[in-house]
Amino acid sequence: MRFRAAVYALVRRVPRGHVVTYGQVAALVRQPRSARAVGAAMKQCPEGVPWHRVVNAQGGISRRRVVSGMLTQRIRLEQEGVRLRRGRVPLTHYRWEGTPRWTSR
DNA sequence: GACTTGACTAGAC
DNA sequence: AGTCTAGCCAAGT
Repeated sequence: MRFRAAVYALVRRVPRGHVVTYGQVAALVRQPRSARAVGAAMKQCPEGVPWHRVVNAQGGISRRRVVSGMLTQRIRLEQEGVRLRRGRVPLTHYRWEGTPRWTSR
């Protein structure tokens, strides 16, 4: 499961108060076509992984089985100082560019 | 190992 | 700007 490990390692680097999109995470781990897989990996994210800093390409919080999860994500982001505009994160302000992963794979 | 599932996306209306 | 559609692909069955 090298993929998931790379995803978690990457997400752990996202600074407080910043966010990244699923597609971005996929690209950063050198697998630009695996955005959906990133979402799947997030379902199981281990402790210590700031999963709430991962949002969809529109800066919104993606739907999931447990709706409460969406709320907690929004709350966590706000607690870090990320302000939502019209229900979404202004990616132009909070997006973390990140750095390509040299890692493992 | 074949088949189904989406915390996804870009593109077309 | 909101909806649909078609590719995608790691994970889970």
